[in-house]
Amino acid sequence: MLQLRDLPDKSVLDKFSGRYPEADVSAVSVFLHLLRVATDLSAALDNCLSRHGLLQGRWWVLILLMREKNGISTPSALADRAGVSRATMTGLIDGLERNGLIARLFDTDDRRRVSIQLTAAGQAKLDEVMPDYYTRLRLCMESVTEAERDALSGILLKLDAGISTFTAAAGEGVDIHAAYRSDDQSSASFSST
Amino acid sequence: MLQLRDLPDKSVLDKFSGRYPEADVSAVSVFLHLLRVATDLSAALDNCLSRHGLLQGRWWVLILLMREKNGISTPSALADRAGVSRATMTGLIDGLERNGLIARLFDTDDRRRVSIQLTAAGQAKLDEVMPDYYTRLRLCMESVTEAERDALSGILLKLDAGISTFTAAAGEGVDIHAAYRSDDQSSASFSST
DNA sequence: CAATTATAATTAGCCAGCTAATTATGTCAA
DNA sequence: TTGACATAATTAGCTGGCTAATTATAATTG
Repeated sequence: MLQLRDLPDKSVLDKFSGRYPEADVSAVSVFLHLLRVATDLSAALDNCLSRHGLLQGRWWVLILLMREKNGISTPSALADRAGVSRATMTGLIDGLERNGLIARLFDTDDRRRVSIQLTAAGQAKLDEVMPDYYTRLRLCMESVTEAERDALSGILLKLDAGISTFTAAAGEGVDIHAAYRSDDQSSASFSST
Repeated sequence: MLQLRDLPDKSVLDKFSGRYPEADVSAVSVFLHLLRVATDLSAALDNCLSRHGLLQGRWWVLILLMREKNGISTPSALADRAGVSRATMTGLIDGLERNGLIARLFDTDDRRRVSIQLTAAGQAKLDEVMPDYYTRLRLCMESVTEAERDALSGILLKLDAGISTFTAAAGEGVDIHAAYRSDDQSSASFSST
């Protein structure tokens, strides 16, 4: 995700909404702010995990396994739950296996299937990382009251619902004049290199 | 950023907070929800931009240029404002130049410097994309009241402030038992493949 | 004024995602 | 029972970020 340093201030937003009357200034402002804070939080999480030699993807796989009875799942179920492609999950599992944090168990009944099991070392890694993560997160959110957390949850649910309209095809309630074009447009008379 | 399909439900959170008493359940819950909504919004934005042959990085560069007097800036200023490395900005500029949306202007006084200028085609591209983006965003946020937007802004500011404590070194208020290790841990007795 | 240091942009090469293709296996229906 | 299809995992190859190194130029200072 983009870093979005340098969010637009009032004067910039006014300039843009002057040219583009479709703009809802407060919506744009809070939307960009939300994206930026989320990016920063994600970077902070990366920072925390990297202290323990992990990245978000691998960490999340360990957590998903810990949720399971016996710490066992399959690559495809993990891919769906982590929201990554199966190909990516193969790579995550490769890395975790190399570190001994999970093990591949080959199914003898259906030989297409592989089970993934959290190892003792994997559980130990979680027991090292999670208290650090939880502690940092608790401190980070300390000043946000319980009421504010509830309010935030409610707003997030509304946004969740709104996302489908954001993604809707042109015409389905979204007025668009725009045509599609894949690459070369009007290839101006400048060009230097 | 991770997709975080399948957020933990109450029973999972209880299981984890049983093992890890450091966990603040409502903080974890709202934190993960925030990350997921932001990821989904970012994906929705990608979807919108791709209809016009753009990606977030290039789109943001066009916007930053449009903010400037005369639509002119430099690669390093753009990199700082977009929050990407200068190397990445070189690549973004290459792509935009190839499409004729921006032009490189070589400075004759200081020959290390290059200016980047939004072309007429670049401005036209913005005039095509921005109304679509603003319209979609307005619809997406329609159900979020002005009061809720204010509340959200306030909470985001608090989180902003909290992020530094999240990233703080171990010891600076973060109680950590964890040691660092870069790669090979206890390389268990399993391992197949 | 020559050598060092600083600055701007770019290039080279890494990494973690992705999609599409491949390999292996299982299932079902003519 | 075999041909068509379905499913699971992996591999191959692409992309857009990144850092570190390189190239070119300017500024500073002994």
